[in-house]
Amino acid sequence: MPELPEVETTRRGIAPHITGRTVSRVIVRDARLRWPVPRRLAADLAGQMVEHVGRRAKYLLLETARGTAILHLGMSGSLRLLPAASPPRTHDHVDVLFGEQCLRLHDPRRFGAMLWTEDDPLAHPRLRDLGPEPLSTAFDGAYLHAVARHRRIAIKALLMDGHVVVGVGNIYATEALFRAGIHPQRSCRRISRPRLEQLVGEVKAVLDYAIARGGTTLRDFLNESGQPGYFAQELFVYGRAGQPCKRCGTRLKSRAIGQRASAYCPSCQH
DNA sequence: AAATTCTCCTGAAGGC
DNA sequence: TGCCTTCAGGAGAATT
Repeated sequence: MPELPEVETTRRGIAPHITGRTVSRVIVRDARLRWPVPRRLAADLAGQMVEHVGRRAKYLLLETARGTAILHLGMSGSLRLLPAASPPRTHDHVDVLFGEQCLRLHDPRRFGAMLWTEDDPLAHPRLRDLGPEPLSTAFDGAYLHAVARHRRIAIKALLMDGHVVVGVGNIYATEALFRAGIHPQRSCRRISRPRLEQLVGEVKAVLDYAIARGGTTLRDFLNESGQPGYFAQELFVYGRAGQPCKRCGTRLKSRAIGQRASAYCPSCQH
């Protein structure tokens, strides 16, 4: 599923191919995404030049002089660059054509979104209340400590709260907590500041590393075969419940936190 | 206000 | 082989 590193990888992958290019046509085959694709989007985006491809949290921003297309890949979405003549397959919901080139949105579960705004995209209702970017200096130990001390939820739920920090999904929250040796269910207000500072460092490290590894995914992405699992073999705990801890050998456990499976090592994490 | 639960959807996996 | 059930999962909406 697209986590922040994959969205950023996607951004870096498509940006050089569409920045400065003008949209010749937009085809919406199925507008039934998380929210309906606005009817006016196709007409408004057509004829516009993409000035910049931005990202906020897991939202991709195709910025033009007239407005900005806001895309979210949900959990099964992907963007591919293809020849415009490529026949669409099932779940290929939107094409943004640039002459002979096509940027195609594919999303089987339709949890993704494609919106349109003519105003400042950062002021859009979907973006305006989001927390800081995890890789920015605004997300540091002091910040997380200040937030955590006033909340009474599990630390993992706090990390995954987009109002606190964006882009940290189930995989990276799970991995960062393992690396920091913190039990995912520990109350966030009962974690010392030094440990929170370490946790922040681990969040940044795992995201940085995954983005760096995203280069490989990027080529696959551009070539067409959306190859999965580029990071999977390096995961310490995510999806490994029942298997031995790679650090100490203890059988990993899993329990639900906020409706989400959360794997952890009962020996390494406290 | 914050915490919790519900919801969207499809494909994969498991049971029989 | 195949049908039925269960579940995952981002994140906004609804509820407590």
